[in-house]
Amino acid sequence: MPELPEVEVVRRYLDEHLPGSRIESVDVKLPRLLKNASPEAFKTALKGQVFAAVRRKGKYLVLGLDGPKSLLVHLRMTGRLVWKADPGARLPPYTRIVFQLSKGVLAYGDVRTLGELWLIPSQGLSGVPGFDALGPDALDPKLTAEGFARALRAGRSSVKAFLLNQRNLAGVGNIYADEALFLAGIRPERPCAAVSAQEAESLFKTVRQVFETSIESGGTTFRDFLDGSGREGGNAANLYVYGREGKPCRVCGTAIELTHIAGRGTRFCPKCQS
DNA sequence: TGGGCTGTTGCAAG
DNA sequence: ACTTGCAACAGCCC
Repeated sequence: MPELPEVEVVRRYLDEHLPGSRIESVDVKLPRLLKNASPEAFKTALKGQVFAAVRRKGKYLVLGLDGPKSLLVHLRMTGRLVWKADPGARLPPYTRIVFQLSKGVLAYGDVRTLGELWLIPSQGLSGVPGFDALGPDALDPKLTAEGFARALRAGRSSVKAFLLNQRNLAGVGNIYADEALFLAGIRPERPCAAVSAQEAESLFKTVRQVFETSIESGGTTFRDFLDGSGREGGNAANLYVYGREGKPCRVCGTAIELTHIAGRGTRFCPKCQS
């Protein structure tokens, strides 16, 4: 579920509420979610620490702490981070880790338990391979459409697989890859080398467009996504192709098709995309 | 009922 | 070196 827009929606909410709050206690109900610490080491490192800024790169969240260690979180498919002002608030279903804070309570919930948490140094490289190897964040202001187009056209995979590879561009997942390709008029199975410079630049813009629209709408809740306050996002209503197979294209009326590319269910309009 | 699907990604295998 | 396929997990929907 959570791709860049959903993670950003959560980040913004947590960044409003966590900084300045001290961790009073940590309850780890499912230790295997901790990827580089035992529950004991995890608690020892975090207890008494004070939250600083909440940052994001791609689909990763960094919950900054004032001390030497910070908390890195990846929500994978069904992870959720929810903060409640009332420490006695009812926690979301499938809560796996609970942080009691000097102000409120932070809960990590996860149905499928594929999410991951790490302790990382507050400064310098994290030592987490997937995080350190990320390409530039898709919303990084230093990125240009020209630079993206150059990299894309040098790729050897399908254009969809290129978008999903976090080493190329961090933050795009299955929903927004299909949405951006639809708006750019490009079939997802097209080889990168067969994408023109103009099309590639257009794709860069549509990636940002679908991201910005979704963030403004609170993210896409297709199944499980909840924002940092536990509410659903409103962006599902804006989708053109994801989850719409068999339904008429919102632009031309042709039935949206479903296929498999790069191992992922892939939706596209056979008339609008070529 | 149960098999196949699901928003991610690291690894193995080609 | 690069790409694809599957496993990790649990719930939902035909």
